Amino acid sequence: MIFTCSDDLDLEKIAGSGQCFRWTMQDNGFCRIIAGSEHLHIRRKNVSQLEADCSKEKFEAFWYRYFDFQESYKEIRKKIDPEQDPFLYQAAIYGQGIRILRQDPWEMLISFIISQRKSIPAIRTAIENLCRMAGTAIETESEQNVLYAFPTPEQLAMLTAQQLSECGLGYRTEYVRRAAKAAADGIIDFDRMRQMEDLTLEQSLECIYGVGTKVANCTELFGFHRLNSFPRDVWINRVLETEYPQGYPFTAYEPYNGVMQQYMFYFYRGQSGR
DNA sequence: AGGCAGGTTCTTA
DNA sequence: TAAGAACCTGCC
Repeated sequence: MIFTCSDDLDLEKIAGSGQCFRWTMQDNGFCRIIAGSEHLHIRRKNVSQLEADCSKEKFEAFWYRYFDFQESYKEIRKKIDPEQDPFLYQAAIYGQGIRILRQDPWEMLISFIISQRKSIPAIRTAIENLCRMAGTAIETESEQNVLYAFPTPEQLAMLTAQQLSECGLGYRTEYVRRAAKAAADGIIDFDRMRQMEDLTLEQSLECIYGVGTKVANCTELFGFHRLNSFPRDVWINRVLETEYPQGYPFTAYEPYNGVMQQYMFYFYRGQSGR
């Protein structure tokens, strides 16, 4: 199907924004997205239109929400005053087209547990290994290329520590193993967590072994769509130190601090050559 | 070849 | 409560 997109959407920028690890820019110009047990090939056709290999019904039922099209990122960016905050203004221009996807909380929790002290390519590899090891095959693109869904808590909980370790998880093996078991047992209850206030949600996430402030914040922002959550990684800390020595104006950007974080992250990494 | 990587936990004072 | 060490291993 072909559809019109009037708000910001830049597939390449989102693919490189560090919020998703199963987006692949293909040689044919399409971006392949695997989300949970869904997948999509999508590309920009022209300035106002996108092309995707799914039905209108499927797009409306799943992908419209996934891309967060009900939110206007143009409007959010209007909160930035170029006089007051020239750095963020510049970062937002550079990052125009980034959106905060509505991804699955479970997938985000595990992905960001894995992310600690790993480079982005290494994170992607580890996640693909996990999906191949435990996930359900969802489609065969070619004889060699089978796509796998992200494993369910039950599927992950069934793996042995040995199998998890073979996915390249290193010392995160035990974190993933325990999170999978807790989720499979219902001790981690994502439906209940959806109902929680931001602060309560954060506290619940940080109770999980292997989950500290950073991983909790990423899970909140990318998995629970808490747009005010502001993950602080090494890059963002550098930004705050160099660009905002007198303090960053969090209150000015509520409740969208997480969106601004994405602009700054993407801009700063782009500037410093990866 | 060898250091470093989107953090968290554990230990020690 | 705060600072420092230890942790696995794939990547560049």
